[in-house]
Amino acid sequence: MSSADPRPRRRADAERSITRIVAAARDCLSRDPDATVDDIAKAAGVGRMTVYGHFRTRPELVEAALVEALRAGERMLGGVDLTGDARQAMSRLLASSWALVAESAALLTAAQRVLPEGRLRELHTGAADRVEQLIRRGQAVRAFRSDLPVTWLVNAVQYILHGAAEEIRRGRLDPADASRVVTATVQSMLTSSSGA
Amino acid sequence: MSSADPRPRRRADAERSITRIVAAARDCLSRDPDATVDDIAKAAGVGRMTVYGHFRTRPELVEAALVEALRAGERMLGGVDLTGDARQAMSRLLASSWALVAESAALLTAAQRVLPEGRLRELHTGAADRVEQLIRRGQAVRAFRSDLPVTWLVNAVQYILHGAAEEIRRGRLDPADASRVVTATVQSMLTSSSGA
DNA sequence: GATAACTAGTACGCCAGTGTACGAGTTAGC
DNA sequence: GCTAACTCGTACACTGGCGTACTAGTTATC
Repeated sequence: MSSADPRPRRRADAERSITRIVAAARDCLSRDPDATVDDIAKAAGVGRMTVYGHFRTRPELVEAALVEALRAGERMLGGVDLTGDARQAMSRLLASSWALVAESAALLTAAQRVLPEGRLRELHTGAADRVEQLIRRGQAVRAFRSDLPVTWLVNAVQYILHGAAEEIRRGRLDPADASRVVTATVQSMLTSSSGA
Repeated sequence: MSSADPRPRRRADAERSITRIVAAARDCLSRDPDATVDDIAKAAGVGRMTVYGHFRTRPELVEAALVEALRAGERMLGGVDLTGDARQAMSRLLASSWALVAESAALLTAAQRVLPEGRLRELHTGAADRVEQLIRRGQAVRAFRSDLPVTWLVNAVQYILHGAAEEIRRGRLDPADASRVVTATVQSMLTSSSGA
């Protein structure tokens, strides 16, 4: 279920245009979650029919774009050092995650709309697991609170990240300040305000 | 711009069906943000045409539903005591707000999709202002952090509330626990985790 | 009880976006 | 350089929801 393509043999040019289409999809959907298949085709410099030649339906294309974005994210997040002080590790993780989320917030929205319930989460487990593990580790050392469900904390972090992206989009948050704001918010969220 | 109806004279039965339609709209949209005009009409026990007799377009109907929901919210929130200890006041405010948000989360989403950018915010200022004022007061007394923009804090609270509603909808958060979780999360968010 | 307001059904035009069909041109790969 | 794969345009069917038109029946309200 990794990179085993359903169609074993494909011509090089096909491969190339698929790449371009997926890239375009990522790009368009990251700006407008309702981007049309036609929009994406145009952005890829390709006919709409070509798109349908490789992706049966729009949802399928959205999923491909998402998977690609997640893969890129994994690559980036994989390099983050999660050892050592839990809070500092969280800061590092957030610093890296933030850019990714900010960039792909709309894409996430798109996926949420067309993918079957739960599918997104399924694809997204990698990132979520990373956060969850770190939180658990932090809890064990009393660096993070334990009075709230871990699931909630993990998702709350997501909501904050997503929210910050939204705020920027609406011009209510200074992009230059965002990373700091997000980190500060999350850190305190993970700390009980009235004792551990 | 308050309750000055554009049409001065209306028959009693018309008034009644408008009420029923708006109520139905609130109800339907609170469950499915994509609810159709027809769905709403059916739920109101009324023909689709009757709906169009009172609301020119779907967005107009959505707005009416939203306004009604907000009015109900105002009524409830107006009774909350915001004096005294800022943190306790915030807890009280959250306890009341929570139920409202949980109930109308989907309606908010619907509004966000069809209303022109910013319109929602415009209608929603009442609630936002209340939170903002309270936060400012809390900051003045060093009860709340001052290292982050107030605007952000206010909106972050919204995102958390909205997120919690989503989590419940997906069965990932126990509704009975939600109020406590939300309150705890927000309270710590409003407190700097490394000194005021 | 006359009148205007309201309800409501059916039928329609419209629109945008999806996905299909066909067919002609182009290009990679052996 | 032959063949199969690929590209891509035009055209079209389909869908679902919106909003309009017309018409007939009902019901407040004076």
